[in-house]
Amino acid sequence: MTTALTVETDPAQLCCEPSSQPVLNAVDAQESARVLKALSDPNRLRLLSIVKAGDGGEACVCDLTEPLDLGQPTVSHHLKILVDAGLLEREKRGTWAYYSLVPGALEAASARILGL
Amino acid sequence: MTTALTVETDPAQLCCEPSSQPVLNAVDAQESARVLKALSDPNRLRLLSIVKAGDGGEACVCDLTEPLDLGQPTVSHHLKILVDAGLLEREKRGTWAYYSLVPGALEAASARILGL
DNA sequence: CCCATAGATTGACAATTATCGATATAGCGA
DNA sequence: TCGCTATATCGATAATTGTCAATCTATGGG
Repeated sequence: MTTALTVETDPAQLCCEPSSQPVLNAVDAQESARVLKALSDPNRLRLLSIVKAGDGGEACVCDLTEPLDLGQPTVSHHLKILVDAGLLEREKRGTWAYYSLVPGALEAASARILGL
Repeated sequence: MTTALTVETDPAQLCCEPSSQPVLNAVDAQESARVLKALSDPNRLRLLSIVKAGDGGEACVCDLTEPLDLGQPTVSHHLKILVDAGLLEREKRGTWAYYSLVPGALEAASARILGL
């Protein structure tokens, strides 16, 4: 939630310019890499996909363990990484933990690539 | 150049649907992760940024070593990873090697995120 | 030819990461 | 209160990765 990464808040956005940050500085690069690293694992990509496709846009851990063919602790670990990266949010209801996409997070991540 | 990753070749694209691949399969996940992993390092992000901002959209290794404060072998290593991921292309002219963005590659990478 | 320079490759090493088994925590039902 | 179930955390381990120093390759100039 830090680092706003000026996108589409541009004043005077004329039209179709390449936008061109002059060059990505080390701090922004670090922050973008942190998010993209969370997206750089095939199992985590599938987790996001399953959550997104899930009923109500959410899924609980029990629904995620089987299709990935991974142990439950490993799935929990990946989910934590996705939450820490700001891509998923967790809501506990009773015994279950439901994960859902943070609105706009995937768009923001993709903007980090397009804005290079 | 394999794995077309059906995007914008959709027949009957009505309007603003969530598009919804049902769920990302393991093979596509692997391929997307390969590309996104190349983008998950801060120094590589800065390399792409510098190349993109470079004169003519290209830069040679000697222009890349200094601003990153990395050794020349390390820069060459990162460049190889970006080339292997299909993000950069290399053209040798005389003694120098010039790197430039593969057209559409960043857009394709970002589509892998949006299309989850 | 020989040397200087640009860049790639190799080998090593430290740091990070993905995974698992074991254990801990927390909520629910009897 | 006592388990039972869902999930998180811990500790260990194997694999991967980022980095560097040293070396190799190729190109151009004298």
